[in-house]
Amino acid sequence: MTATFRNWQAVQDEVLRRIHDRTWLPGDLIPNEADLAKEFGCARVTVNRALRALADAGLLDRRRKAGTRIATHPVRKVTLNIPVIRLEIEGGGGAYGHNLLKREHKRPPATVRKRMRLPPDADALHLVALHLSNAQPHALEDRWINLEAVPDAANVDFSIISANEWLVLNAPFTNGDISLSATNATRAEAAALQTTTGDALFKMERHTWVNDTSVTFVRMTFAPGYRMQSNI
Amino acid sequence: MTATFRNWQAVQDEVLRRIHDRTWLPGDLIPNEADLAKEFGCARVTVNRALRALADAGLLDRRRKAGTRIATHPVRKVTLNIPVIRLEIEGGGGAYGHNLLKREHKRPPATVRKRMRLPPDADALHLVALHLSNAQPHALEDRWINLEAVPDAANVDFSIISANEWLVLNAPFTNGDISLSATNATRAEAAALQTTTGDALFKMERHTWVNDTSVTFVRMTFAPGYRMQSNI
DNA sequence: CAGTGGTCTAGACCACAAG
DNA sequence: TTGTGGTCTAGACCACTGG
Repeated sequence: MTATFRNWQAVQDEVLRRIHDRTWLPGDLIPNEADLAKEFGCARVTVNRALRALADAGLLDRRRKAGTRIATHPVRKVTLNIPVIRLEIEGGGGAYGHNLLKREHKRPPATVRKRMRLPPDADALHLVALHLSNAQPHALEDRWINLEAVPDAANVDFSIISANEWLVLNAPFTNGDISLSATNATRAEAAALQTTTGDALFKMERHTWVNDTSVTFVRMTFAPGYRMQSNI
Repeated sequence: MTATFRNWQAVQDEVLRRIHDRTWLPGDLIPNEADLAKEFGCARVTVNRALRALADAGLLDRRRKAGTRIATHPVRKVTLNIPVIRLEIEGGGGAYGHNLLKREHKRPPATVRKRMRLPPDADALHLVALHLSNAQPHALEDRWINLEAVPDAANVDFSIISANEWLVLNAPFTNGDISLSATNATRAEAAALQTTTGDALFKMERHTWVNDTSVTFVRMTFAPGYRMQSNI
């Protein structure tokens, strides 16, 4: 050992270097924090921070008492940014617009009701909106809002501010799930997005909660050619 | 103020509670770490850890000197797990299998060459493989490997271990990018995946690097109905 | 310039889980 | 039982950046 590593990022880089070197192979047990701290000439907490970050990234497996191992199957974690659509479009240099196509207060269909865990007779607010980039269809939003969870939504004019954006500002959620898929455009989707029935469309379904009560369930269907990108 | 918060997760929960309460609104400046530490009855580092985690999640904006604000447009960060396909299938209770359909050593097409930033005359290893779940097509993998970066790959029998898995174990990368999209099945894709031309297919393109040299570029095309899911 | 977050240190105790 | 990572504390200095 020659160099010393004064901050957690330097420690992290050194560990990554050893993984790349194949000094440490997948499955290998590496020295414990105290020993590494001594070797690196820094405090144990510093090593801890570096290794914890690598474990969060999926490159290390750490268990109390069992120690730290190089992950045998580094589950790559990709963080996708799901921005407010307006900002996504404006960030790409486009002019944003949006049309509220439908607003109704009704009993949701069984599939939605079940997913949102609403009682059988519950009403919800249903919105359909089209997001535009430079006046071209960008994405179709089909959304259900649980007014029990967000009563204020009943009085908002969603033709002025999109539900997407209003909810971000006014209905922070505690947790949610997201699902990405590909589907062939239905006739209705094709009409709204000005494309052809059967075209492959990228679809994102999101469902958010405050603790155990459903807030909103939204299905975004993007115009053909849409890509979701990120770095690893 | 009544309670004290002894660990960073408790501090985090309290901050989240105040965001939900709308005690702190989007855009608000919140007290600095030292003050919060005093209020919460804990060390400043503990507050720091809690707020840093929330900032990583996109709920807070933090800047030195400017302080900490509730994010006005909480860019939701979703972490998708990209597991080794075999584990994904086996984790779902399926029996994994895979067929190597093509293996060739040739000059990649211009689009691939450009994306991998290979010199015009460079060769690369091209693999096409089908991943099976319970003997049904699950995903079609089309991969290019830069042998300059991973010379050992030339001697591996990828009909025994999938390239997907071999590379994970033998070619750790430093960075990469990923792109998700939806496309209509070409005739070749439909044939391989035993589906119909034009079906909407979920597609993932990944490109990985070791520093500035390209390691591999892969396009995974999933059988119809595939969903990528995650929590927020 | 001065206030804020970012980080380091040394020492301590705790929680978990392997043997 | 005991070794490991997980975390807390108090105090300190640093880096960045707003005013």
